[in-house]
Amino acid sequence: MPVSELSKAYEPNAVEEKWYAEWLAGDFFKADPQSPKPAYSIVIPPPNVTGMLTLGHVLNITIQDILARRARMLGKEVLWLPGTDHAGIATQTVVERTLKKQGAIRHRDDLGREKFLDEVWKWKEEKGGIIIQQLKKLGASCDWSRERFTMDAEYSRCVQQVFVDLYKKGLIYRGKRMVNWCPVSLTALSDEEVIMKPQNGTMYFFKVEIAEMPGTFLTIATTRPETIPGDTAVAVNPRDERYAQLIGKHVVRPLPAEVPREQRLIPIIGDEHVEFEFGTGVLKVTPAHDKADFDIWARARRDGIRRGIEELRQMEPINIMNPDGTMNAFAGEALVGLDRFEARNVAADSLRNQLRVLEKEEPYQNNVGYSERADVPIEPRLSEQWFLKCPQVEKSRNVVASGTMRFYPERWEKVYDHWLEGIQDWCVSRQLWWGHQIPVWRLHNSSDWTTWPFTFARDELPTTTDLQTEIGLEQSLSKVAGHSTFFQTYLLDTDLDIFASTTSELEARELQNLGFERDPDVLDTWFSSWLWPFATMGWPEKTDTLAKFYPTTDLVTGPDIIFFWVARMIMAGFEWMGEMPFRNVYFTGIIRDKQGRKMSKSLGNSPDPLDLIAKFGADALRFGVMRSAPLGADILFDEKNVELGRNFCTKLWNAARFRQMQGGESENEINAALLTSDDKWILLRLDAAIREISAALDEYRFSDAAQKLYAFFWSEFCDWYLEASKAALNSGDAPRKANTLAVIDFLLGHTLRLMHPFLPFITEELWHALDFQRDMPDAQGGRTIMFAPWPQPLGDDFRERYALDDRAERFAISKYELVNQGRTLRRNAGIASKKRVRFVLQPQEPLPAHEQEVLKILLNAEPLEVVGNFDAPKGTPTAPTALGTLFLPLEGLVDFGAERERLQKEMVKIEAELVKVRAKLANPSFVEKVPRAVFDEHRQRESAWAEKLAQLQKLRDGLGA
RNA sequence: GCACGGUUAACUCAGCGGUAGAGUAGGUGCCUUACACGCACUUUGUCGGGGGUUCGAAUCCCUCACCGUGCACCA
Repeated sequence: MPVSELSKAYEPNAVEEKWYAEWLAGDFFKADPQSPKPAYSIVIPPPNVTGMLTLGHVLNITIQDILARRARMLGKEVLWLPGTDHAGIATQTVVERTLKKQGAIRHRDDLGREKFLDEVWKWKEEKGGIIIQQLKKLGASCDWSRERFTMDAEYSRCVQQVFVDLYKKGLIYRGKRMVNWCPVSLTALSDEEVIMKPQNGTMYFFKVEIAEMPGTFLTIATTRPETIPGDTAVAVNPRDERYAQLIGKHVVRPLPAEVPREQRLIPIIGDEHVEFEFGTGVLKVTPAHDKADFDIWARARRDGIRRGIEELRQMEPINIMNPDGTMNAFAGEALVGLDRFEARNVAADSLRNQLRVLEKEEPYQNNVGYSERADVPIEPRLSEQWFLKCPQVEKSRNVVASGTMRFYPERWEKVYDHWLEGIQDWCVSRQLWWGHQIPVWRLHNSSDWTTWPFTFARDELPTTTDLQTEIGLEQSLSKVAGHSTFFQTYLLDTDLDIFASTTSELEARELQNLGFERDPDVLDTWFSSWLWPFATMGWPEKTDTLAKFYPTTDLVTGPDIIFFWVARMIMAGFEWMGEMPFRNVYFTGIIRDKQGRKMSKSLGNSPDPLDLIAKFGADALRFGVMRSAPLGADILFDEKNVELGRNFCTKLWNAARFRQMQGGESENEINAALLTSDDKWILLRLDAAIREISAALDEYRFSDAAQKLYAFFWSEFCDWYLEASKAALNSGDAPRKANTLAVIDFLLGHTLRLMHPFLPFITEELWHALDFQRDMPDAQGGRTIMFAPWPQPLGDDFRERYALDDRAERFAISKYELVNQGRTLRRNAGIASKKRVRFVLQPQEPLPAHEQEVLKILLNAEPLEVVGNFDAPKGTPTAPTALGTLFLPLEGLVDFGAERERLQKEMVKIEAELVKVRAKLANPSFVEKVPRAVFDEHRQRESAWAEKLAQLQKLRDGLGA
């Protein structure tokens, strides 16, 4: 059977390269929508196009590859659709930083939008393929012919169409609101991109004079004294008896100090949201720089309008900061131009030393929102942005809550549900250049972007007639209409749609020529990612691919993007496909270092997966990571795990070499009549392994499956079965030898298939080297193990045909127990394991010659005397076992003390167990209430131990005192 | 503050109502003709604390402590 002789050591890198090329050449990863096979599909979470492979990717990709490969073996038509994400902020930041470092620019404005974007595209062309190549090194079996990028022309078209669609439905609107502003990236962010971090700061207590009551002061507590110039009111709780009577009066705002006093008078207003207990119960209201203050301001203003209080109606937020977080002129002479944190100290200082109104300062810890990307505190900022009222929220909640879509592990369902329950409108516009430019147009110079023509309340919108008269719109539109059918669809639809249009680059240029100007902002990256499951399959066309593979089967991703991505894909799936995008979501853990810290560049604790592949092989890396990645838990990465994976591959390799060195044909049928107890035992263990591994994979318990594979193959197959098989292989009994080889081949053939999803390369290599492909049909393992059928549990007919009964299994187990005992005796007597030594066995029942041979090998006994009755010399190390009594006669070498000690130790253990079980049996309520089977089991246990104890006692007594 | 997860051998974790387990690490001996990336033997546990339910609890309930994560957040 051996086709080519296996080299002494496994060399993963050459083998991996060879087989990956073969798989690609054979088009084995390609998905055929016309296939009659049932579909299995999975879309890759698209990595950042300029990203590099991390261990997080290794985990994520390996899981998907395992799912895809197993699905192929289960006879499914598999689509694993790959691609990359343009990753707006991340990519733009990287390119900008690089250009700055090269000295090419100081700021992106130096280049201008178009040239800067050229640079980003250049960068993308250079780096964009890298991560894809890295995924291939890992063995990812994606259909590369379908690779997509979120800024492909067709994909962009989808994004625009979706925007216009939502706009038409009234779900997208432009509004002036408090947004999370990143002063470094200079863009608005969504709530999800803000992470709260505890921060040590200072609470400043300063007093302000009540204008109407000279000499009377209120004390205000704040952490941000630099925003005092932006205060437009002071709020107290109207139910707070200390302050309620002051509502309607005014205080003198201390800053900016140079402004005349009368211009610094701000009203005291009442608001239920002010807490009595916190600080002094008096809150400064800075509506332009704090979300909560903005709401208080809005309520006060509404109240003013309702009650006709002119002062409140006219109260306007004062913006005292520039977009980059420095203070502007409204902040006053002392602060203007300073960075916000510097300004804080300066403001505090002037309260303290110049104005002398600072009463006290206390160290204070509060939570501050940080920009996820730039890692600086975000600045709440009043700004005009595009918002989306998320569609299909109820359906999206329900599909998960009802269990129609399953999350693994389940507990993420609650997190997901909770988020959807309190979902806020999504700020989708970003002040960046890299991304999908918002498909909204206006007439050039017709007005200012920030105010025209969109306001959020529908009734405030200008009418079509207004617009037509105001800006001559009709005239321009008629010009547009003649140019493109595409515009007609979206531009001339209704009076409101005139501003939103899907446009190709060419069309955009035409619009520009006609005097239209496009919104310069781009869309949040996730506004394109949320379409990934169907936009990659040809939507909005009704493609074969969509028909066959949508909804997808599994999604594998990290829980950190459950809101960013998973939830939104579900909403999008319902909105445009009318169906959920995937049936199951598997959330991986986060990879940490072995001390439990997150992987990070600055800590230098994040190994390069490619180095690991070069050192240990891709299979080793995959196996090592999967074996230590339990469902739902974080993974503490340790290179030791990869080493273990490598060792496992080597073990597999050597077992295959062992098989190959025996020669002989692999086509032999197993002959039931010649099966030994070891054969039967290992077949039953294989059956159990198939069941357990299949069940584990069905439930996404990958580490359980990997551990079972490891334990089964190493301990059961190699350590016990292959060792025992040497008795037959060395026996010179040709039929027996052939039969043993048939069993070994059966085991290897099944084991390789069970391993293949985890270890694709080495299993493919051995599949061919051991010639397993020979008798398989082309489509089922003849060309590649990838399509070999997934092993099924051995059926009843199989068990019957090969007489795989409990009796043989129990005998084998007893035999291995006996071997363990014998090895312990040998070890205890200080005999080296390689030294052949005389054992004597006094069996319970006659032992077949073959079994004697097996025992001889496993015990490394020479000779093994099997006798009816052995009169052991006093003190001979002796082990009573189920198969009989085993002696290790040591002529003249007996160490009575050591042997007594060994027996004593064993007896102590057994006595302890006996005490426990007897206490239970002596308990009347135990006897009364316990189920019969449990009771019997306890009785059996008791008598077994008692017997064993008696035997040991006898042995010990035989040694004398 | 609310919610979720965790606390089991030196480390990482499994077990989730009926005799405490695995891998790694440690110890000892072996380069035994598939494999030293190996083989054999072997040590180690108040299963976080307290209370309850039960004949019986690592396992179920309550409570406390600590660790982690998510959400909310008050100046």
